[in-house]
Amino acid sequence: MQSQPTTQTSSHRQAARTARSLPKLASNAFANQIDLMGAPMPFGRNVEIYGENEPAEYVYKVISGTVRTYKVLNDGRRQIGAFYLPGDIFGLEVGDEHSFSAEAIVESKILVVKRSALVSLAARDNEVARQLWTMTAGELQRAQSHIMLLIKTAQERVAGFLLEMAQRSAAASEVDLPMSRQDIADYLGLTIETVSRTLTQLENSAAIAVPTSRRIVLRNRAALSRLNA
Amino acid sequence: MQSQPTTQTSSHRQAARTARSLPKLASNAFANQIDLMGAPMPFGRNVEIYGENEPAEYVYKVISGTVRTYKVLNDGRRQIGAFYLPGDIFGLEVGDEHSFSAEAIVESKILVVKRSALVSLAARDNEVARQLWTMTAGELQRAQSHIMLLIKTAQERVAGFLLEMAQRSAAASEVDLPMSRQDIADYLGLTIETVSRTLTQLENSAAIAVPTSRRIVLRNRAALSRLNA
DNA sequence: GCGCGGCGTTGATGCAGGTCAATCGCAATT
DNA sequence: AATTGCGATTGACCTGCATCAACGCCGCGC
Repeated sequence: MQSQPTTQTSSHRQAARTARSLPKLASNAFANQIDLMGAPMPFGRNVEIYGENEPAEYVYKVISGTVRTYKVLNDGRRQIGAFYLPGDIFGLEVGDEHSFSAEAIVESKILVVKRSALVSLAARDNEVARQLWTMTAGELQRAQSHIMLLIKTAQERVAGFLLEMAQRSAAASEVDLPMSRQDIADYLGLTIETVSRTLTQLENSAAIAVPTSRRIVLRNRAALSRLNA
Repeated sequence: MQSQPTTQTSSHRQAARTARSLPKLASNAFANQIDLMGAPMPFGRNVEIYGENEPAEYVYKVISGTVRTYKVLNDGRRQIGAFYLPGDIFGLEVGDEHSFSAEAIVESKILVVKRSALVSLAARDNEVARQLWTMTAGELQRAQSHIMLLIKTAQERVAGFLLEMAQRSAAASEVDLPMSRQDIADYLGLTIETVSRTLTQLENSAAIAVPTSRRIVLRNRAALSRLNA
């Protein structure tokens, strides 16, 4: 059903020393504040950043590269929960454990921030508390859209995926996919064959062009949106 | 694909006068605090509580009855986001609008609380702020489990649904379903026929018994859990 | 250059679940 | 008791996607 790339576990997890001095008053630029509190770390292709059910000691922000979060069922089926692109924050939990695993899809630089630092900052600073809440709510919205994707047809799922990626990727009508067909399939609840076939269908109907397998040109956004129901 | 019960819109929405005096110091019994801030209101079967994209002025707590939240796609397909049973809180948004619609499934009593009251309380009280965050995180977890359900086979989905309901309903090994087959189907991303057939399969394999259509006896929880992958 | 391995595409076939339709059960009404 | 009406079940058939398998493309190491 899906591959299961040979994930090397990286044993960072004790690195990421915490902040130097942090500004006394909260700026509302939360994301920028995070930047000051963390240490950037490199992760290689297919290297695990954290595992499901591990203690959620850190929060992460993608500097460069791409990250996938996922769960694997007993029988090996893998579901990708989300893709995180540069600027995105992931791994924030309210409970003590990560509910998904996370891996770098390509060579990536990830900012690593101690969760306890954020949480204690939130206790002193309402604005930060609200930002944490807002972030979790954002994840909730993404999960809910994901649910809506999963009840659709293959065409609709793929179209929806492409539009989502286009919207996130610097708004060009050309998308550079950092992930494999297998990753896309496991995100959309399809097989690689169906993803591939659907892309060629969309290409034949002139909705997209696929100059190289990792590059998709949105040629008729209206048609895609129509599919996106 | 799904019914679309004749939803009567109720025009409450301006009712729900806010709190009498509230305790100065936060108790950690957040849910109890909410109880003091809201007004209980009755909603009839299939009556809308709020609509998608409406301003999220209130937060709701089920006193009795059951509520469903849902979205409808262009072509009429309905996806149920969640069922809320007595004690559950729903309709809490961080943004200004509800992202789903909500309806009472059966005659229900719902506590209605002004969101602004909660939010302003949270600004003064870290504990309340944390509880709001925790609630949203809980919703996120439910959405994520829902995603995992939607990639499974029909048997697995139905088994998972029954186990979920059993766990939430006073832990008996007998579940009283307040919702129709259509509601279950729209929650699981299946058709009523498939739900019905799957239940009879499970009955034939002695995993469950179905004395009446709304009552399910979990006869072999291990078998169900095995299906739940 | 050549061979190899990973990724992607394409084709042939199978099957789980959707669709269409008939029937049943049961509660409410007369 | 007969009638109506709605939800649920069951059956027959159809189809969209999965499965199984072959092949193509391309970058990399030798």
